[in-house]
Amino acid sequence: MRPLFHPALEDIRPEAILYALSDPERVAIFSRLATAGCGGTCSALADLGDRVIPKSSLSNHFKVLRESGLIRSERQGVEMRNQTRCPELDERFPGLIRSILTAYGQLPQLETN
Amino acid sequence: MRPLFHPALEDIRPEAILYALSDPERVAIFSRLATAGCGGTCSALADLGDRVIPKSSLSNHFKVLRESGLIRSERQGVEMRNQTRCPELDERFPGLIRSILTAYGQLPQLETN
DNA sequence: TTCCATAGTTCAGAAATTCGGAACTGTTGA
DNA sequence: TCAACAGTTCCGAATTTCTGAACTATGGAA
Repeated sequence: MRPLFHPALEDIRPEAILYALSDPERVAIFSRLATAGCGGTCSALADLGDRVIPKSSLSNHFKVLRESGLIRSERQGVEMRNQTRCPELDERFPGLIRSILTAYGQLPQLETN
Repeated sequence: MRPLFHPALEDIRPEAILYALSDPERVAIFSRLATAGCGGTCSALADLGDRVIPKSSLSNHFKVLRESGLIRSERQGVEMRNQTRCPELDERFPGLIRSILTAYGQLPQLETN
């Protein structure tokens, strides 16, 4: 298993952030991570209600989120703990993450999440 | 030539916006459109300095921007006039476009919206 | 009208990317 | 040592992107 790559704050690219958050499944995962109250493990975030994401796809979603700089992943025992990098990100791109999540929040089908 | 499709304001999806703006070439085009003083035609926006975008690619970029709801395109004689939908967009997704352009470091003098 | 130039779109095939089942790795506990 | 579990990697199929070439649309000139 390769070591997980996390970009340094200054290497985080806006296009990677936007690309990562242009997928509603990744946004759902990320926003659940951002709003706490969730374990942060992959499997805890796999169930979107309407469908269960295959675990290879889920693993890839986390990789995209991680390598874009949106989250940090850290192995803890048998599972992986994920957390957002929101505080850092907001320093580098003020208001960006919030306005994106707000934009998605205005959609009816996401309001129940 | 098919009629150009423009989504109604309420049909604009955040994932389409983020996807469209996850490509630096499209961002460059869009931000130059958002900046006053540019003709707004496709060919006027083709030259990015470091490379000239092939016109079929350019046409596709405009299609992505248009169908995501970021711009309006209107035929005027032999050429196409493009303009951003920033004022509408800011009403639907407050602060989103501005924070994205700021993140890219290309914050233009946005048309006062 | 007919011809030409210009602006942009559409087509089509190659290249690149995404998706997801199956196999694999790493960890814990028995 | 073995089994169970969490997640990753592999790889082939499906989808998407890219761009040169062909095409459409408009306006101007003769």
